[in-house]
Amino acid sequence: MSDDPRPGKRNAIRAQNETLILQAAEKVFAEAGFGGATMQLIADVAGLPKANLHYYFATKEELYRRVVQNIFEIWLQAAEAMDGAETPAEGIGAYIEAKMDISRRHPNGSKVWASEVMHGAPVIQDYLETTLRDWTAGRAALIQRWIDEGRMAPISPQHLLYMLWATTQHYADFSHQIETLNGGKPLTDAQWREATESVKSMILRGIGAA
Amino acid sequence: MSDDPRPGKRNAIRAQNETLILQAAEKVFAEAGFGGATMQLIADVAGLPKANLHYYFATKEELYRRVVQNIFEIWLQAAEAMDGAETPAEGIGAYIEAKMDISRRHPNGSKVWASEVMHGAPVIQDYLETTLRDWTAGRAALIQRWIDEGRMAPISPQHLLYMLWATTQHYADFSHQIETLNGGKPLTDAQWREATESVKSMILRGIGAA
DNA sequence: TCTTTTCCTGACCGTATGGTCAAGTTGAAA
DNA sequence: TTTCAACTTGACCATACGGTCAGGAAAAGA
Repeated sequence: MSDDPRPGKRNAIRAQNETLILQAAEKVFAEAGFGGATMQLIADVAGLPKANLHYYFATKEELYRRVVQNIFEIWLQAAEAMDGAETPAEGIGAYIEAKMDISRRHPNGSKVWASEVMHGAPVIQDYLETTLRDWTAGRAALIQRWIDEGRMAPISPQHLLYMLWATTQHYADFSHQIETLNGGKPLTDAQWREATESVKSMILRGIGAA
Repeated sequence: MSDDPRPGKRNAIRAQNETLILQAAEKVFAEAGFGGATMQLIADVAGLPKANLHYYFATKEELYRRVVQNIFEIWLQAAEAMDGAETPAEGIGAYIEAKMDISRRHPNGSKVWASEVMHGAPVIQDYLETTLRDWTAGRAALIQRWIDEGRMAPISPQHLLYMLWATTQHYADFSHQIETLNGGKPLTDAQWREATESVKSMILRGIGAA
C-alpha cells in the first residue's frame, strides 16, 4: 500500500512539508474560520513562504478540504470502537471514550468540521450524503437491534447518535468556554477523566444500559 | 423604560432599520462566519445601500457584537424556566424544552454564538467571565441542592450543564447535517417534538430524575 | 415658511488578499 | 558531468474589502 516509487529524499520533503502545512492550516482555520484565515498567516505558522503553500496546494479551498477530510477520517476510525462490542454499555461506552479522546487531541480539527457544517457544508456535502449517511444508517440499525433484544431502553437511535456527537464534540468545539468556566485553565488529566466518566454515566443510564 | 423622546417617525425608522440590518447580519454571519461575511452582502440581504449600514453601525465588529449579544440574552431569558421548578424533572425538562425551541426558532443566532466561542470569543470574552460564569455557578448550586436532597443521581452539575447546552444547541448548529441525514428535508413539527422528547427522556433518565 | 437635525447614498480610497510567475536552487537519473 | 524534473521564493497583479465623505432628501421644530 506504500506509494513510494523511488526518489527517497524527494518524497520525504513532500510528505514533511504537506503535513507541516496541514497542521498549520488546521490551527489557523480553527482559530479564524475559513473566511478569516489567510494564506499568509498559514505560511507564517508553517514557517514557509506563501508561494510555497501554493506549490503544494493550488488553492485555499483545496487546502481546507484536506483539513476537513482529515478529521472526518479520524472520527470514522474511532467509530469502529462501537462495532466489536457485545453489549450497548460496552460499545457505546467505548465510542464515547474514543470520541472524548479525539476531542482532547484534535480540538482544532473538530472545530473546523463544526464550522464547515454550520456554514452549510459547502465543501464536504458529498461526504454527508454518502459516507456519513451510510455510517449513520448502519449504527442506527445496530442500536435498534440492541433495543429489539431488550438490552437497552427503546430510544430513538438517531437522536442517541446526535447526543453522542453533540456531547463529545462540545468539549472540543467549546473548549474555550469550558476553559473560561474552569477558571481560565485547560482541563487537567483528572478533569478530562471526570468529564468522560460523567458523559458515559449519564448517557448509559439515560439509555437504560447502565 | 421607553426611551422615546418625541419625534415619532424618526424613531420608528431607526428601530425598523436597525432590526432589519440585525436580522440580515445574523443570517449572513451564520452562513459565512465573521471573516467570510461582507458588509456588501449584509446590505444586499437587508435591501439597503452599504453606506447606510455604516450610518447605523459604525463598524463590522459593532454590528457583529450586537448579533452575538442578542442570542445570549434570549438564552438567559430561557434559563428562567429552570428556576421556578420544584423538581429536577420539571426544571430541567422545561429548560430543555425552552432551549430546543430556541434552537428551532433562532438557529442562526446559535450558530453565530458557536462560531464566536470556537474562535476564542474575541468579542464576548467579558460576557463569559461575568454573566455566564455567575449564571453557571448559580445553576450548578441549584442542581447540587437537588442532588443533596436525593432528588436525582449524584452527577457533576457542570457536566450536566455542558450536556444540556451541547445537545440542545446541536440541533441548531448542526441543522444542516441533521437535515441531510433526514433525507435533505428540515425536521417537521412532529420530528421536532420527537427530538425534544428523546433528549428529555434520555437526560432525565440519565440523571435519575425520570 | 425657514432652519436644523437626521437620514440616505453614489462615488471614492487605501489596504490586504488569493493567486501568479519567472528566475533560481536542489536532488535524482544517465 | 550533464540533464531534467522537482522544489523554492521574492516580486508582482487584479480584485474585493471595510470604511469615508460630500452633498442631497426628508422630517421635526420654530
